[in-house]
Formats: sequence, C-alpha cells, structure tokens
Amino acid sequence: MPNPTIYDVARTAGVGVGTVSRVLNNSTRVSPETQEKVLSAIRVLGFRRSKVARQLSTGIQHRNIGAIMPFITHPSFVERLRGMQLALNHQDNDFNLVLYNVSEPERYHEQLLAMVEQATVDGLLIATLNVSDDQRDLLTQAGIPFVTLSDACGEALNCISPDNRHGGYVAAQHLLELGHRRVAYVGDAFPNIYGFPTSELRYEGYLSALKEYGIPYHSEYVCLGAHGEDTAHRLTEHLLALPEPPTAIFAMSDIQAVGCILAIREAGLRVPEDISVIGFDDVQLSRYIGLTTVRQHLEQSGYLGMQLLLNMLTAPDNVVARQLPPLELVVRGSTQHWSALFR
Amino acid sequence: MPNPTIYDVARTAGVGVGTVSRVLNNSTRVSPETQEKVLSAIRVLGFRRSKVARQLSTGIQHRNIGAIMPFITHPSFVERLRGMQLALNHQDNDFNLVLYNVSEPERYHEQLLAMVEQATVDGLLIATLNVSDDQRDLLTQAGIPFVTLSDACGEALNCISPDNRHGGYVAAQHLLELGHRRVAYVGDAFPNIYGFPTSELRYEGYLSALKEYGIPYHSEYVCLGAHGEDTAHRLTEHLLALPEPPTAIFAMSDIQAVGCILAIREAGLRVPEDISVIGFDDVQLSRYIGLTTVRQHLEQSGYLGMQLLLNMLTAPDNVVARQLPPLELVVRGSTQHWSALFR
DNA sequence: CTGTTAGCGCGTTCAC
DNA sequence: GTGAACGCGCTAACAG
Repeated sequence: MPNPTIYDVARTAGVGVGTVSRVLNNSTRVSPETQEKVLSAIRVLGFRRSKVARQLSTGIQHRNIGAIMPFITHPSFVERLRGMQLALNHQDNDFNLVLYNVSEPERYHEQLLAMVEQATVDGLLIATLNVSDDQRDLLTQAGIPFVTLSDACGEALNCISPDNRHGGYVAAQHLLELGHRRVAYVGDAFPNIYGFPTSELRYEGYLSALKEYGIPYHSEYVCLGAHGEDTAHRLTEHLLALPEPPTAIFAMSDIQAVGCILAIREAGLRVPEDISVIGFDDVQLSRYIGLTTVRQHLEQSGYLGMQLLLNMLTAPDNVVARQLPPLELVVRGSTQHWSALFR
Repeated sequence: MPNPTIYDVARTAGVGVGTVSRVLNNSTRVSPETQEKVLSAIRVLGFRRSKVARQLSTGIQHRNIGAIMPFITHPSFVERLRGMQLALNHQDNDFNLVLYNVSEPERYHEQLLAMVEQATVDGLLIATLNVSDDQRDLLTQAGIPFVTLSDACGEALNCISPDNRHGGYVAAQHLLELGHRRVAYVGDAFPNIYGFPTSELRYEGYLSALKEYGIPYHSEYVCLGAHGEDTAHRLTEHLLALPEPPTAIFAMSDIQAVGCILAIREAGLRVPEDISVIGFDDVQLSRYIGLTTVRQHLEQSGYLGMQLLLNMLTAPDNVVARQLPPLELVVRGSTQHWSALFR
C-alpha cells in the first residue's frame, strides 16, 4: 500500500475516520486505548497525512512566493534574499518563501513550466534570469504575478533594476578620472547563458566612458568569460601578460574583482599601487576587503521586489511601482591615482 | 464574492463546471464562443483557481522542506543553505526548500506550531535553534521528521553538529602554542536567547585549554554579549582599555573576529603584530581577509543535514546517520607568535 | 467518547 | 463539444 489514507488507518484500527482525525489533531479527548490502537495502526501502515487534503478541508490557503535564480550560492543572491526576507517579515502575512535554484540553464524553462502546471507558487521573484515573451505569457495566463530583478525587462512595471549601462559608465569614469588610460574590462561573456544582458550593458557604459574621454578602444583589454572568481583570475593573468598591461581593471562584479586582485597579487604586483581595481555590486565582502565598487543596493532591490510582488498579490488593482535608489560610486582602497610621469 | 470557484464561473458563464475546467487546462477542444464566455466570466469574477484543490485532485504531492533559523542574514547561514541546496539538487526529487526566518526568539515556538497545525512542511531543518522536549514531541507526533544543525542535541541520530567544545579547545590551544598568555574570549552571552549552547561549549573548550597550559583564569578576559560584529567591536574596545590588555583574542565566530580586528585597528594597533585574533566557522569571507579560524565545514553540515532529512523522508526505515568531518584549524594571517622577550 | 456524513475546489471520467 | 457525477484525503458538524 503506497499511500495509506485515514480510511486505511481507520479500518486497520477498527475505528471510524473521525477518530483518526481526532488523534491526529488531538482536538477532543480520545480514550487512551483507542488512541493507542490508532497510533499503532498509523505506525504499521506508515501513514502520513496529506498536506493538500488538509489544507483544502480547513480552507487555510497557503501562499508561496517563489524566488528563482541561478547561482544561489553567490553573494549577490544572498544580499537580495536578505531584502526579500525583510520585506516579508515587515508585513505580517503568511506567505512562504520558496527557493528555486536554476542549476543548469536548460532546466530553467522546465522549472517554470512545472511551477505553473503544478501550481506550486502564487507569485514569483525572478532574479538574474531573462523572461522571454513566451514565459511572460505563460505566467500571465496562469495568473501568477511575477517581478523580475534583472535588467532584461525594458520598462515593464514589474521590474526592479538598476541602470547597468550608467553603472558601467560610472565605474569606468572613476578610473579615467584617476588618470588611468589603459583600462580593462573583465566580465561575463555575452550573450549570457541565462539570457540576461547585464554584462553587456555595463560593458556599453564602459565603452561610452572611454569614448567620452577620448581613449581609443583596445579589444585585448576586454576579457569575457564565465561568471566567477576563478575565471576572472585567469583572465587577469592573461591581461598581465600583455605587452602593455592595463593600469586599471573594471570587473563587472565584486566577486570577479576579487579574482582579479588575487591574480595581481600572485603576479607580484600590488593593488592599488600598481594596478587599480573597481568592482560592481557592493556586496558585504567588499566593505571588509576595502574594494572600490559601484553600489547597486542589492538588498534593497530584493526588498522592493518582494514589496511590489506582495502588492500585486494582495491588492492587484492598486499596484504602485517601486523605485530603486540610484547607483552609487563607493570609493575604498582598491583604486588609486595613476600618472605616467612617476613611472 | 471573496473566493469564486469554478462553480461560480460556470454559473455566470452559463456552462457546466467541466467546461470551465477544460478551458483552464485547454485540454480538449472547446468551441471558441464558450471559451470566450468562460474567459470573460473568469475575468469578471476575478477567479483564481485553488492550488490545493488542484493538487488534491491531480494527486500531485508537493513536499516542502523547511529550513528554519534565526539570523537568515548571517554568513554562516548562507554556507549551510548552500549545502542544503546542493544536496537537494543532487538527487532529483521535487522537494521544495522553504525558508523560515526567526526574527524574534519569542516567535520561534509559534512558528513551529503554525507549521504543524497548518501542515506547511513535510520535513524540517533546524539550525542554530534549540529544540525543547515539547517541541520534539510536537514534531514527532505530527509526523514531521527533522534534523537539527546545532549542538543542543545530545547524541540524537538526527543531529549534525561539530564538537564545539573541542573546537574551542583547538582555537585556544593554537594561541597558547604561539606563546600567548593573555588570551581573551569574545562570544555570545549564554544562556543564548535562542537556547543553543554553542558559545558556552566553545568557552568551555577555551577554559580547558587554559587549564592544561597552566594559565590562570582572568574573568575580565571573557567578554560576552549579543551576537554580531558590532557587539564584538565594543567588547574589544573594552578589552583594549584594560590595564593589561590581552595579546590574543579568540572570537567565537568569524564575524565577531572581524569586529575585534576592526576595533584593534581603530585603536592604532595591528593584527597580528600587536594582537592575534582567531575566529571560528571559516566562512567565505575569512579566506579573503586572511583570518585564522577553526573550520567547522558549515556547507557540508547543510549538505549532510539535508541528505539525512531526505533519507528520513524517503526511506524512513533505513535511515543512516551522517558524520561531519572533524574540525580543522586553519592558520592564516591573523595570528602570530608572541613572546614577552621582544617587547 | 465515537461513527457517519457532508463538504473543501477542482480534474476527469462517463454518457449525452 | 458539453454537462453531470464521482473521487482526491481530510476536517468538522452532527448524531448516537
């Protein structure tokens, strides 16, 4: 018997289903003997009460908010998650926060499909993942409101995203203002396997800054690869081996910046004396290691995203857009003035 | 009408419930006209189909694994979470990971109660929280298997925990071996508000090391307070203001160690030249900032905990205990030899 | 104290 | 193509 029900339990215990239900909820008093009979029947059959049946019967609606993103292990995710939790705790509704980690890009769509087919979530927070038109329609038709925390959204109302192009510009500008002229970009390869254009946007910002300062573009200063510290490390080694290595690196994320810094140190050079490094995100780590970066208020974006979604879920006809604070340049110790004169 | 059902939709559309169900699942072909009638009825009534009823009807069992802990924002949580996710992804079952953050200790029990009463989770991972006998019985009676990731568990099978007393010993021993004689302990006040004795156990290890090395105990070297960087910062300021300040500090967590280091630097002293600092946990951050610490394999503990729980959930009569690897001393740059001779 | 029965909201057979 | 009836597993209200 694969899935015994209370009827099975009742039968083997020689009692009615009501009694079984009673011992399960120890509501009214049940005589010790029958209690024991029921309990042993439960044990023998390996009975486990069905959650859904129970919820249907009691009328208790359990609402799940799914947070789906790749790299659940990445620091930037943690920051966002923190914000989501905060927003959820703030208003005391009983929504559950369910985590979905997209381990392989191919499975993303499949996971989304399962969610709507099996009705697992009532609302969805989608971060660092693109939402295609088909997927948008799928969710909309299924009546699952969603908020994206990435920048593949155009001007949609349900999107919380920083101006990544501007952020890229700000980062590059900072280095250029410090006198750097050989400025490299280390970022994710695009098109990204998950379909979001973050790296490309920051890269465009970088390009426009170069242009504005009249710096010629050198393709060998642009190093693209998979996301992560290790790749950034390798790319930096490559940069340092160039005949004319860069004097400054703009890494598209703090984690990648860390990879750069480690590679630089291993090459016997110092940050920022020999090479300046600026990151992007301002995750918790960056404060501790003194990384200059562009703060994109990750925690707050999680907070606002959750707030918006809750708003859509609880007051669908009065949804108000949420605005992320502007990006901020945070200057710490990893960037420094550079002048050819002193070399 | 607060919660319209398919019956309501059917009535206002002038069709049967079967038809409504069909357009909802676009299974069999429905004539365009009736389709439109149903769709508009759905729109008018603001109908949303019930998740639970659907799941009950289709027989799709959705299993939730809850992870409950305080401080969801803390790095040590993230490490564990990563391990949990990994274990979940490893075996391809459709369990959902649901996060529960205990924001206030008073609410913990209430949350647990809600979980069993409302049948929200099928299994529970409890970290950094104590499980009282009552709570154990509550969960057991409700048939909710759980695994604890803290050390308030004795020798229970369903517990993944490092030997914190030993860990405290190892940390203190390291400092003593380096020649330190004025060794401070910075940790959480105990009894902890969440009921887990971690700080006390590490403190006991610290004590036994002192004793073994014949170092007299100085109560002013033991600084206890709330968990967190800021408190550790304050406690360290206090330590430094002592007539005979310590030459080494054992912080019960890496985050607290960071607080210590920051306070030491702000006092114009250097780590490790003037004062050595050792932490506990070995979170990701520690590697980057070069903190000497005791590695407690947090990620792996999350992994093993999840694995054990899945085991309990899927093969209840063949549960095998999981063993955490032993604690490891990880020596990095924040501790140094100390000898009064050179002062 | 305990057995019986009517729903909970939806999917899915059947006949029509 | 469409409507009516039954069942999913459980709770709760009602009789006994």
